[in-house]
Amino acid sequence: MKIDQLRTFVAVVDTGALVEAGDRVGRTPAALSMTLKQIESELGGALFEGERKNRLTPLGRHVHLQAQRALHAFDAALAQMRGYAQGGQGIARIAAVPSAATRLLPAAIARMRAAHPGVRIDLRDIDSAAVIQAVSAGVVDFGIATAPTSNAYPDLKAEPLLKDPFVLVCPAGHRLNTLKRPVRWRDIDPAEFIANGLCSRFSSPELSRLVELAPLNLHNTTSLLTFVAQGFGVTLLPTMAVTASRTIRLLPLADHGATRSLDLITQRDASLSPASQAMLERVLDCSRTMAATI
Amino acid sequence: MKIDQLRTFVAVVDTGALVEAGDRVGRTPAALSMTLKQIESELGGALFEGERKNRLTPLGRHVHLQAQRALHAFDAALAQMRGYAQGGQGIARIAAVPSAATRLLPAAIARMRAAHPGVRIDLRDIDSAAVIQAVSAGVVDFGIATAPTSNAYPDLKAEPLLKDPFVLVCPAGHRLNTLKRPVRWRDIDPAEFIANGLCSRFSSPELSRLVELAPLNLHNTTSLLTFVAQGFGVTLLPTMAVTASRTIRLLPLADHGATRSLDLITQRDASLSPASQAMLERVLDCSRTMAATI
DNA sequence: GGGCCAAATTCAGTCAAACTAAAATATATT
DNA sequence: AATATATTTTAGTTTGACTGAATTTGGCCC
Repeated sequence: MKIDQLRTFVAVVDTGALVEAGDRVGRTPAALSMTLKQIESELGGALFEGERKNRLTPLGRHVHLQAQRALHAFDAALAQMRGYAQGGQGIARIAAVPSAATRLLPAAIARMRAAHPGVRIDLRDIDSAAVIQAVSAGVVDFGIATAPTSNAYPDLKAEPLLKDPFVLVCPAGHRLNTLKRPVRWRDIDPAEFIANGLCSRFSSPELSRLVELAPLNLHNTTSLLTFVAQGFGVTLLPTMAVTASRTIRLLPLADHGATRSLDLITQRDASLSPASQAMLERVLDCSRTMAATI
Repeated sequence: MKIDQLRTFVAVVDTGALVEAGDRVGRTPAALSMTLKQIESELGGALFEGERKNRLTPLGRHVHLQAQRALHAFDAALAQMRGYAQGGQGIARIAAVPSAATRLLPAAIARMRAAHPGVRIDLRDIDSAAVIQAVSAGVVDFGIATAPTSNAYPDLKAEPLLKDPFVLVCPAGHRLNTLKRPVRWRDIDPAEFIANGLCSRFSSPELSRLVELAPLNLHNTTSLLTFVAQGFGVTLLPTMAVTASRTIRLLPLADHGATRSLDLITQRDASLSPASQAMLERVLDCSRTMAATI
């Protein structure tokens, strides 16, 4: 028994005649007649009362009911498959470092919601190491973080998204504000440098020296900025991780190599659900436009 | 998309390889490969991770789930149809006059329950006229009653089941008990004859005369027998409608033409549900054996 | 890293199932 | 009773799925 046979039968019942039903399913009455005969011989009983197709036997009524049910279930399942395949529904689980979550993802999520309203988005903003772990464990579909330089995670794949240049973060009244040029390494007094978790991940000889000599090391960005605003010193942060304000000034660095790279982290050999794939593409898209504007 | 395609996909997922799946569904790996390719191109995405068939993509997992659901619904619907078609399930609605309901149907229902335990039986015992109406109205699938002689119900069809001979019903101490031969019409004293609904349906000149002259006419069999037992008189009833007891005697009639015919009443041009058909066949069967034993 | 084995895919040919068109048959209508 | 309409039958065609052989691909062992 095939789905099309049931569909044919239902069409005939609905229209009450082979010609109309034939129009509806795009076949000749002869074809429908043979199909009905097949069903009847398969079930071992007549479906229609008399010779015309406008009155059902009790068996016919029962088969009609069951056929409608089966067809509905089949069509619903197919719609589910198609919807899922096209990313129309499902869930996209993302982990991202806070700067990406607040600067990059809002635009991407907005586009995603416009294109695929049926997709639920699950976003967690955590630090780079946790992002890596989340992707590796399969808790999320993909992550945005600075890719690990080591080979500790051979199951992961990283694709560069953005080069996020470091800027010098200093209080509003700091002496470096008077500089009319980008800040050089030697401009920074190690004694007033505040190290933080983000800049320690970027390895250059000059920065390493600063981090080593720094009297203060803070991990949380909020407290870091508080200390800077209160004149405890200056620090270095990726552009996206900080915003200038009344009390905080951002100064460009002369060393253009001083950047944090943000990467898109996925499992190496596991494909994404269509919903996640669609989301991922929008992230790539947004990061490209963002990279162009910087 | 066809049911068989989904079935194929599920088989491949279950076995994890084309060769084994091919064994299971009786096709070559080449055929399965092409079928899977069809599904993938129809959905627009890969179902399996890598080139082997032992790891699903997220889409594959979703399709697998939905396919299993659809297949289950389809198979269940088909089983329902088959079960109904073979009379294995469904409902048989019967109306019968009380005598048929108590004498003929118990045996038929017992056989039916043995053969088709899934069929529910709905039996109502009502008088002949109501049986006719119930069948005509389609409230029941078939009925057992005395067929109307008139042509008032052209939509009904009657098939003779049994000839139920009338017997004389008298109290235990009645004078007719001493008769050593069948009772003749003239043996019955009209003054002590109690007419009833059943005997008035049988038209013979002798009986008509008795009914006309009868001082008492009762419709309910229970009260009729009470009156007979208490010596109010004698009456005539079909054999099946009455049983001899301590207070009630049954005497055969000399007139063998005095019978009530019990007929099987169905709608003329409406086929029965397989369940009802099966029940009807058992009723015919039982009535044939019962007719032979009388 | 190279070679071997197993699995999957491709391809061309075959076959069966399903469809169409036309003719025959049955049913309803006037 | 005649005619129109609906369905079934039949023969022939088309479509699509399957097979077997050859080819490609990926995994694995040395």
